[in-house]
Parts: sequence; structure tokens; C-alpha cells
Amino acid sequence: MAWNLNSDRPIYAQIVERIQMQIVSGVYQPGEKIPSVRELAAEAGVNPNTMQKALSELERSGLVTAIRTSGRVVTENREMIMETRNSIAKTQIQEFLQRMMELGYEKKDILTLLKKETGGEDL
Amino acid sequence: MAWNLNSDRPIYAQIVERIQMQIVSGVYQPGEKIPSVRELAAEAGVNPNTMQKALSELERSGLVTAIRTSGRVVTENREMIMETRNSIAKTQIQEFLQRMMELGYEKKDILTLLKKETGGEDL
Amino acid sequence: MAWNLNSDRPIYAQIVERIQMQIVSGVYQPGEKIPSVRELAAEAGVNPNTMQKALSELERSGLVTAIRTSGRVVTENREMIMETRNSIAKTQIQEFLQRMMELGYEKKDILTLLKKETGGEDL
Amino acid sequence: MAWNLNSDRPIYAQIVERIQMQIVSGVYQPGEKIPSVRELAAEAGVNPNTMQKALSELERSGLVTAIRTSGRVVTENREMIMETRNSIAKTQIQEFLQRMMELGYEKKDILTLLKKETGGEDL
DNA sequence: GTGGTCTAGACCACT
DNA sequence: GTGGTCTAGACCACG
Repeated sequence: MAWNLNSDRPIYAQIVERIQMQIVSGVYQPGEKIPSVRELAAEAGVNPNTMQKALSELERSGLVTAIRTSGRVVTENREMIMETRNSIAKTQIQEFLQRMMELGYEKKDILTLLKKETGGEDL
Repeated sequence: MAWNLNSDRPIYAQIVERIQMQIVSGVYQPGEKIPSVRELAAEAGVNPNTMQKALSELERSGLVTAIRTSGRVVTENREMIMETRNSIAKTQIQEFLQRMMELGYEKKDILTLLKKETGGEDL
Repeated sequence: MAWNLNSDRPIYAQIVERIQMQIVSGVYQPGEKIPSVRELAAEAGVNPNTMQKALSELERSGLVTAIRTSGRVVTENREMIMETRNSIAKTQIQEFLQRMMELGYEKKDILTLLKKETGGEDL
Repeated sequence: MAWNLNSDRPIYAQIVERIQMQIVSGVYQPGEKIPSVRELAAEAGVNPNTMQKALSELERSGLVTAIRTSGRVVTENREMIMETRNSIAKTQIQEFLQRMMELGYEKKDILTLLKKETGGEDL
């Protein structure tokens, strides 16, 4: 999987989001060990310090935990993972609605369009 | 309004999208004259050739029309504008759905969430 | 005032504590601008990045706020400052009690000793 | 038990304090033989000369006594041990009060807080 | 080999 | 000049 890092936003922030996605979507399971800073840095093609900063952020937020001298693991707190997922989803929804309303759609039009797109189930 | 041009995608493509948005959202009205290439290029801080390429693209798609020796105007074909709007919306919806499904949401969950979001507070 | 930085604990952590103290004890008032990263780094004799990390921590905790391109200020949230003070005090008390109990004092002995030391007011 | 020796203060002084603590808290009983300089030095990971200096200091203060050709023992003078304990405690109290007053607490506030802390949960 | 920390030096956007 | 970010290279403790 490519890392697709832009130079338009802090690299470490993009890495944080990417790993967050991998955790909430189950690529990294709760309790699973994640690769070392150096490994991830090499894979992403960034400086280890940059990866370090990203992982520190994830640690601070509680999504991963550092096991001294033995790597980092994803939190076993599934509730926290779900909360993160919900929070990301909420942001996605807000941004989507924002863009659609800039295009001139009313909220109810958006729902109708989405209903059509998803196959027409009832709301 | 800032132009927010990234270096990660072709500049001219970003400009095309931006002017498209301004047309479909009514910033530029049907039939309205749009500023000259030189003016727009200066405003966006890009090379006039780049702006030229963007406008040619918009012309090709029919959204703007060149008036010989007198600049360019937005099409009066409101239907075409609506179609463009719908097309952009459709893309937005697809991308939104894709992102939500990567997060692990089912289509019906997405509709439920959106209903909650659009029903509650104002955006 | 000397910075007294040990090499036995992360320098940035010691700096965080020191500035925390200066805030809760009123050396830096709520809303007051604090010196720039470079200034503080020079004063403390550390690398600007180290000071940067310390200030980022303080920002994350909410005690200081960065004003883009114009420095940092102490939070105006006096309640948060009081909470920080209480939290530091609680830690100090716990550590003090711990040390005294290692010395073999009972809790009530400690109170008696302190009462004597502070002048003998009634509890 | 780790020795936790800093490089920021004389090592021998830190050792003196540590052994003092072990004596006043009963880890070493009155009259008990203490390990040899070589043994202690190895355990602490310091040069025997450093340990020697620490033990001489303890001897000078009277807490330990050298038995010609047969090592050192803790004093049997329990009163002296108690005095040492009281002296250490007094220092701890003074330092504690100073830190709390730097935080802006009045002496009576400190007593109140401590009373709350010692009355509540167990340490 | 792992994470953690620090230094040095650089470039950027903002104002 | 300010904060923010990134890179490169180094040393440390831990096990």
C-alpha cells in the first residue's frame, strides 16, 4: 500500500491519519504489535524522527502503547477505537455536507441523492 | 478568496475545478464575462500559460465560451451548468461513500448517520 | 533564575515542569506573552528544538496557546491554571507522605510534626 | 533494589543518604554487620574508593562502626538512629513546605490538604 | 535491535 | 522575527 504523502500538510499528521485508519479499519488489530519506528520510516520513505513524532501522537491519543524496548502495540480498548472511528466519520460527514451545500444542494436533496446512489433503501 | 493551489496535482487541473465550482455555485452567473487570462493569472499567482490551459479546458467542456477579441463568458446553457453540478456532486458522493465504507460503515448506517447529522444542528 | 537541568530526566520534561511552575505561581500571568522559542532556548542553554518540544507539550495540555507567527501566551483560563496547581500539589503531597512513611512515620505523626513546624496552629 | 545514582550530585553523597535510609528504616538493624566495601561497590556499580568514602562518612557521623579486620556494623545506639531519622524528616518537611509555598499555598492550607490526604485513601 | 532524546541546521508561511 | 516542520546523525537505556 502506498503512503501518498503530500508536502502540503505536515507529513507526520498525514502519517497519524493513515495509521489511525489502519487501526479503526482493522488492518492493525487491537493488541497487535506494529512495526518499529525504523521499519515504518523506511517503508514510508521519511526520516525516523518524523515517524517517531507521528507514533508519539498516536500514543498520546491512546490508540497505541509503547512497550519499552519492545515496540508498540495497538490499544486493546476497542471502545476507544470505535470512538475514533465515529469521530473520523463525523468529520467526513461534515466535510461532505459542506461541499454539497457549496454546490447548492439542500440537506434533503443530499439525502435523496445518497439514497439513490446507495440503492434506494428506505430511510 | 485564496486559491489554495497544491503542488501535488497539476495546477491547471486545480484551477479548472475551482472555476467550475464558481460557475455551478453561481459566483459566476450564466452569460457573465469572466476576467482576462492575465487578470486571473495574476490573482492566482500562476503563469498566464497555466491559466490559459485551464480556460481552454473549460471551453472545451463548454462551460465557458470565447468571444473573439473580447474575452470569455460563462455559458448561458443552464442545463449544462446543472449537469456539471450533478456530475461533481456524484463524484463527491462516490468518494464520500468510499471513505465511509473504508471506515467500515454499511450503506444503511451511512444514511442513518447523515439523517441524524442533517436533522440536528444547522451546518 | 537558573534552569538547573539534569541529564537524568528528559530535558524537555524538566522545562515543561519549570514553566508550569512559573505559570501556576504567577511569574507568567494569564494572557501574558511568553518569550519566543529561540529566546527561551538561549536562556536555558538548550537546542531550540528541545524548547519547542517543551512548549508543544504545554500547548497540548492547554496551559499556553500559540498565536501563529506572533509567539505564545499563557492561557486566560484561570480555572485550568488552578487545576494544574492542585494537581502538582497533590503529587508533592503524595511523594512527601511516601518518603515520610519510608522513614517509618505514621500518618498522624506526620501531621503532628508538620503542625509543629508550621507554628502550631490548630488543625 | 536499584541504586539510582545521578551524575548530578556527588555519588558518594547519594550513597551515604541511601545507606542512612536503610539504617533508619530498619533494613539494616542496629548491630547488624553491613556488606564489605567491595561487595557494596560491586552491587552499586561504583568504584570501591567511592564506596569507601561513603562508609567513612557514615562512620564519622557515628551511624556505623568499623570493627578492625572484620568489617563494619550499624551502631547499636538506637537514640542516634532516631535522631538521624528525625533530622532527615525535618529536612523533608522543610523542603516540602518550601515547594508548597512556592506553589502559593499558605501553611494552614497545606495542613488542611495533608489532613484530607492522610484521612482518605491508603497510601 | 527497540524506543527515547538531543543537537545542528535548514526551509517554510505568515505579518 | 515567529512558530512549525523536516532531515541527518548521534547517544542512551533496556534486555
